[in-house]
Amino acid sequence: MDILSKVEPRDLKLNANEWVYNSLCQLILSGEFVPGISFTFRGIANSFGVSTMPVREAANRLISEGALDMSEKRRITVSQMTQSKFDELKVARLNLEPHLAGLALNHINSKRLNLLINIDKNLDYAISTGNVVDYIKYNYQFHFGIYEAGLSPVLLPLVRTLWLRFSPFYRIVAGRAGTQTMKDFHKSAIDAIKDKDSVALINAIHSDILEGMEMLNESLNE
Amino acid sequence: MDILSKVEPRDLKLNANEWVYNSLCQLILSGEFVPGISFTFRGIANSFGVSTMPVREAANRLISEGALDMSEKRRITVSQMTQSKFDELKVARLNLEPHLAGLALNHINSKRLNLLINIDKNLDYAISTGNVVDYIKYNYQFHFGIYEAGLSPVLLPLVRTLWLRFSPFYRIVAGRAGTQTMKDFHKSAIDAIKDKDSVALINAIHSDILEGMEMLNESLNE
DNA sequence: CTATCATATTTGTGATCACAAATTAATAAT
DNA sequence: ATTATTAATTTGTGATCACAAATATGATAG
Repeated sequence: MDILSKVEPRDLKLNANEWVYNSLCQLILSGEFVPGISFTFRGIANSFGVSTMPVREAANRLISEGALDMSEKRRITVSQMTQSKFDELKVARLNLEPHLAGLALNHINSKRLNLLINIDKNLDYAISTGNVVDYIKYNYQFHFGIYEAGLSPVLLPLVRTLWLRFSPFYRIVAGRAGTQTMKDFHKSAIDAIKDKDSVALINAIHSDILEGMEMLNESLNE
Repeated sequence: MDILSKVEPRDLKLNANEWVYNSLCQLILSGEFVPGISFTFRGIANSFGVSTMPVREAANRLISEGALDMSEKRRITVSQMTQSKFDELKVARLNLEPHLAGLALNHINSKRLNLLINIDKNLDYAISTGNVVDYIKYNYQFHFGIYEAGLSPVLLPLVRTLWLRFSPFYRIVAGRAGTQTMKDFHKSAIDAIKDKDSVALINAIHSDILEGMEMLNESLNE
């Protein structure tokens, strides 16, 4: 698998293991990895042109975060989704992300607001053209564009691990309804940010998660 | 520091890195580690009688979970608590743990119930004798004795990382009010389990977290 | 005794090697 | 052609080594 072409080049200020970790995260969060595909340490190491050491550190971290599995011994796979996992991810998201957005609201300046508006435009375009990978990418960017404003040292990394777990599963949707039926509550979120209306933002994020997870749930049950 | 004496002997069925990881978790969750103390990979490796390899994997995992820090370069420390971290931990706990308890309720059989009653007895004794380390240990055992019944694949590991982050901070309480002022809602939780009353259990856990975190918060502000 | 600088030691990182266990390929037998 | 058995390869794990960067130590000068 050609990985290097889909990954940011290495910033030499970063350690090799951080580069590999960030790259794998990016590949997972942008929907490049589909549940079930498997790797080996040596395989990833060759793809990145590093030794197995930094790969072990990066992959083990992702395994401990639940994004990857070391199942069926001696193989690293992208975790499969189960109904039980999905239900818990949904609960966790609904209980954490709206609150996280509320914490971030006061730290969203006009520059960041414009960024969000721009991301949402790209998102709409991805939906209209049926580009699922772009949809996944921009949806992530929109949510974390809000969340990251708050610099929450605990909740932000926590929520990121939730996204690492369900993002690969998004790809399953591609083979089904496509992007036509996708609705989002990003417009209400943007309005709420403009109004500095915390309650409205929390509601918008809550509804957005509910809608998005419902769509995923339908793909799970078939 | 003499670590091996406070740690379970190695089960040879487990990998070295898992043994080290589990041991470090146990030391953190039982309050043996106090915020700020620092280690090196080689130091831990010598304590455990293994090479640095498994220590790197275990410690890096704990770092990514937020329990340890690799701050002030070249030294591994037990993370310091800040008000901001604390507030987020409190929110996360309140939003996840009561629900987790609710999910577990139906899986608590009479054997586990008796276990919980027994743990709570030990907890009461620890409080009456002012033994903070035992208090921390049994409080953990009580909560996770409930949570683990549900086998929740996402929420359970998530909540465990929250406990890894605030447990060392419990020790600060030792130098302050002691255990005399400690209240807990474990009796109400046990009653709720006996009655199979989900709402009552959720309320009991919620109150217990609120009470416990409030006590910790007082120690933070002085 | 204090401050400054050079030296020695210790640190995390990454590469490499050895090894047993697991997987895959190849061979033999029916 | 299919299955059973054996050989070859590949895998993750853990130990060891090299190295640059950071820390600790000691000598020297004021």
